[in-house]
This record gives sequence, C-alpha cells and structure tokens, in this order.
Amino acid sequence: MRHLETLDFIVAINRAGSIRGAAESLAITSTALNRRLLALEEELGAPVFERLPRGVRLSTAGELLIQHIRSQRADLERVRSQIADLKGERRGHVRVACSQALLPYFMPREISAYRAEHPRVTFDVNLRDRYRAERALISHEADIALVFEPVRLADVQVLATAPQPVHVVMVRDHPLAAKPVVRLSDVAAFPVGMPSEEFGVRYLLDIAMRRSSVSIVPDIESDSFEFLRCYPGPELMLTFQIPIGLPSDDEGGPVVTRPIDTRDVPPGLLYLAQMRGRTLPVAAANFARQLAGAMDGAAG
Amino acid sequence: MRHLETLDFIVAINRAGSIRGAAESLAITSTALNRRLLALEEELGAPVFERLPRGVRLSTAGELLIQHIRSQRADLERVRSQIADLKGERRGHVRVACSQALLPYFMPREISAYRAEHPRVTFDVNLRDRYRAERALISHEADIALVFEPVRLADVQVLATAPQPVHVVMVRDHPLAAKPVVRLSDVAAFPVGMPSEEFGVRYLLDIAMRRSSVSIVPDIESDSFEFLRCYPGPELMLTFQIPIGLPSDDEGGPVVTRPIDTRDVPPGLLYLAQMRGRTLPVAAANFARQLAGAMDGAAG
DNA sequence: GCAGAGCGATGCAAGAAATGCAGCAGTCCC
DNA sequence: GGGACTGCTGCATTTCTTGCATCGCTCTGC
Repeated sequence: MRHLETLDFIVAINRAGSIRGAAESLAITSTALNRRLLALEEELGAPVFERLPRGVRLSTAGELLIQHIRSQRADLERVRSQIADLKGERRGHVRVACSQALLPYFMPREISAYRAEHPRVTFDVNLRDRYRAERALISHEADIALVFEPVRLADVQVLATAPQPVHVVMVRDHPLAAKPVVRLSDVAAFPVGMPSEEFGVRYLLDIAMRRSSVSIVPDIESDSFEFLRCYPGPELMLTFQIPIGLPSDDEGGPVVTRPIDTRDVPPGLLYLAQMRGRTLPVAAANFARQLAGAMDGAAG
Repeated sequence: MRHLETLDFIVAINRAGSIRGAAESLAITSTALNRRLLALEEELGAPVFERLPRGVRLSTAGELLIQHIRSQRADLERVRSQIADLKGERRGHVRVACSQALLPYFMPREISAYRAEHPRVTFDVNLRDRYRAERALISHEADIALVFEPVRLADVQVLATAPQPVHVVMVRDHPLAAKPVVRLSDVAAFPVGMPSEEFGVRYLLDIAMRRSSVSIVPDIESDSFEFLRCYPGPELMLTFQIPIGLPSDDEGGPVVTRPIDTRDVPPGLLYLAQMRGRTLPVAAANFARQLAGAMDGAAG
C-alpha cells in the first residue's frame, strides 16, 4: 500500500541499522529516505532513531512506533484478505512458525491437504524454537505458531492443544524395542542422543530426571532431530521425539519408537497459537481451524 | 498524520454520502478527492463505495476498510500519546461517552480532580444512551464509556462496576420523605415522572413492575432527568434516579431522595468500559483508573 | 416527456512535492 | 592521520498531485 511506504521504510532502516544501508536495499537514494525519516519524526514530534556514529538505533519512541507499524500492516493484510475472500478469490498467504518436530510429517501432510482444497493459497513455513515462535507471533512475522511446550507469553492466545507423550526412538532390533512401554530407568543403560536445551522434549526430560533418581548423561547433544535419528544404530543409541514428529512404526523404516511411561515423564502439550486479540486473515484462520481439527484427531 | 490523509478522506466521503459533498467539507476539489479514492480502490483491488445516482454508499469491502481505518487511527493516537508521555509532556485528550446521570455531579468532579493533576489533558464528554455509548466505543469515537445497565455487546470490555440502587426523588416536604426506605407500592399512590425507555433506570423499573403486582402509570415521561427533577413539586410528583446522579441530601437543595427497597427493585450496575483489546492512550488509561477507584469508593 | 440539477469520471495544463546529485561535518578503524 | 563510513543539506530535475472545464448518467419536478 502506497500510504504505508514510509512506515515500511522505517522498518527497513531498523533492519539495516543505517539509513544508507536501508536505502540501498530499498533501491532509493539515502537522501530521499533520510528526508522521509526526518519528515516523519517532525510529524511525530520525537526522534524515531538515535543517531550513532556508525548508524542509527531505535529510540524508545521508535520501539512503540515500529510495533504499531507491524500490527497495522498485519491488520491491513487481514482486511485485504477478507476483501479478496468476499470477491470469491480463494487466495491468500499463511505464515507458520513451528517446532522442528512438525516439519517432517505433520506440516507437509496438513499443508498439502489444505492446498488440495485451496490451490491459490501460499505458505511460509519457518522453523522457530519455542521462544522465537512466540516472538514471531508478536512481531507479526507469523500468523500462527505450532510449538511443543511453549514459554507461554501473555500476548499469545492458544487455539488448540494436543497431549504428546515423549517417545524413545531406536533401531528396529534394539533390545528395548521388545517392550511396549519404556521406563526412564531402562534408558539409562544405553547411550543417548539428546536434543539441546531449547527444545520442549529436553525440557520435559530434564524435569523428569530432576524428580527421579535416574540420571541420563547425553553422549551426543544436537539441535537437529534429523541428525539424532540418523545417527548410526550400531551403538544402540537412543533418542527422543514426540509422536507427531515420527513416522508410524508399520511403515517399516529403520527406526521404531516406544512411548516412555507417563509416570516417569508426563506428556507434554503441543500448542497451536496466534497473537492475542488479532483477527487472522481468512486463509490463516481457515488453516488454523484445520490444524486444530487434526490435533484433536491426533489426541483422541 | 500525512500518510493517513487519504484514509481520513474515505471516512469523510462516507460521512457526507457523496464525493462532492465531502470535498467541500474538506476544502479540496472533488477531482482530487475522486482521484484519491480511485487510486485507493485500484490498490485495494475492489471498490470501496457503491456508486449510486445520488452519491456513494459503502460497499462490503468499504465497511471492512473503514473499521480498519478507525482502529488504526485510534492506535496511532495511542502511540503518539505514549510518545508524548515519555517526553514528560503530561498532555493528552480523553473522550468519554456517558449516561445522563453522570453529567451533573460525577463527571465534573472527576474531571476537575484529574485536571488538577494534569492541566494539559483535555476532555470530550458526550451524552450517549447505553446503546450509543457502546457503539461509540466500537467506532473509536470514544475512549471510555460510563453507562448504567448497558446492553453489553461482545466487543466491549468492562473495567469496573458499581452497584447503584434506584432512588426516588421528591420535594423535601413530600410525605414519602419521612420513610428511610421506600417500597414500590408506596410510589403508586403519587403522580410519577418517568424517564423514557432508553434509560437503564426505566429498564429496571419496568422489570420490577412486571415481576410484582404494582403498576405505575407515568404521568410525565421525559428523556431529560434534569427536567423531571425540576418539574414543580406542588403535585407531589415523584421521579427516579441513581445515587451517582444525585446531590447529597445534606446539601439542603429543594429535593431529597430515598432508596427504593432492593427487594422491589434490585440495584442496577454502573459500568466503566472500553473497546475490547484496545490499548488506551496514556491519559485515557490513567483517567479510567481514577474513575474505577472513585466507583469502588462510591460502592463501598 | 423533457428540462434541470445533481452525481461520478476524465483530458489537459499548472502547481506542488518528492527525488537525486554533489558535498558538508563528524566518528571510527587501522 | 588517512580512509571509509555515518547522517545531513542546497539546488536542479523529475514525478506526482491538483484544479478547471466538460462528459455521460440518473433522478426529480413540472
């Protein structure tokens, strides 16, 4: 939108950290950009950026302004989406921030199902750990977030939840695979590949270990579940994951999974969330509804 | 703000009902205004107004847009107010929509107290019955509303409440003035001046009469409490009001008040409300906090 | 049924505003 | 102490907006 150009330029300056840098990325001269900024600050009655020797940095007023800009942009996008919707154009764009566990199976399946119904809807899927997913909602970088055991900031509104018991992942011929349910004490006997601390699964395991006498020392620690899952099986190594991030056993893949006894590790919760108080664009709202339905199905 | 000019023009066109009419009130030519509208509709991809032979009317898309404009304007006002606040300028503007009962004593006292602390804060006080007060919140014409027995729309958020038993108002030497508490059946023996149906007091009385066998036929009906109160006493006429709209008896005025037994007419609630989900400008938020405190005091 | 008044839309020329170029003063890094 | 970076400003140019006159249309009143 033309009339928001200046405001978007402010966002660009903030991102670039300098007027000249932003001007280059916007393909205009620094003169024009600088003048727009000065005019805006004049109107506002306060500087938006602090001038530093090597560039600029948001002032307190600027922080307020930029949050306003983001929310206005998002709301305008919603209006445009609703207008397109009532014209019968089933198009739109959905921006999802989600945990790693959702990427291999759940999100591809759901997005593919949604796009089968609405082929003109496009998607942004971004991997964000539970802290950053909520930040993305608040800064309007994402419409919806799907996270495991989130931090639960005040500005985030939960749309749906699904309990997710932690599973142990192992090679098909692993000794523990004989048991239908694994105890935490069983795990301690084998080498363990542990997800790093920013993940919800790790968070749940840490709490469980603190409560019990069992102590598991990770032999491998990684921020990639994919790596952990693919780490060679000869070591009989174990790792952990939630069911939504796992293939079903009957697919006959190289790995199998067994749930950990919920007396040892309580099930975590998978949360579907949006920014509190925000009205989502049509496509995002519809997709969120579908996800909520899928989560109910997975839970029941 | 310069960049919102076009959007404000849209609001003006909607108000005027025609482009030429709006152009006149905006002191620009209809050409310029028409062109801006066409450009905006081009950007939006849909007409904002339906063209009628005698002017224009908002389309469905326009309805969506204009609500966005209003909320965006209000939020920008909040940002400006917060920026002014952190510059130490304790200025601002508060727009209040309130019931008639608040006008003679409560609002003047509260505003005067607030302005004693913050002299640079200005006020808009508008009389709005309980329906229109809530509408004013939703269309962002008012920051806060103070209404008796409101309709309670979904988009309105209650900040504070105060119970207000209905009082009978009469001349000082009225026979009923001898009683400390008046029964509804006592009232039926005297001529009655009744507030008209849009008022909360009338609403409560109507409910009470429907529940009991007492029927009160109004001799005078008016939408002005001031008129009802000033109507000559020789007729021994009674009228009704809530305590917050009454002077205290010990002021020695020409009228006295007695509460109606709450078994006959249950106390109504005075509500302080704002638009749901909206962050109020600094001055409005502070003033609302003061009002909430005053209402607690009046209730206790 | 027909003239008149009101409406929104458009071509063209004048005016206003934003842009780009060159250059200033300042800070930081090597 | 030079080079590279920053934000800022005077002046010519370009781009965009505005205003006038006018068209086509619909509804109203006689």
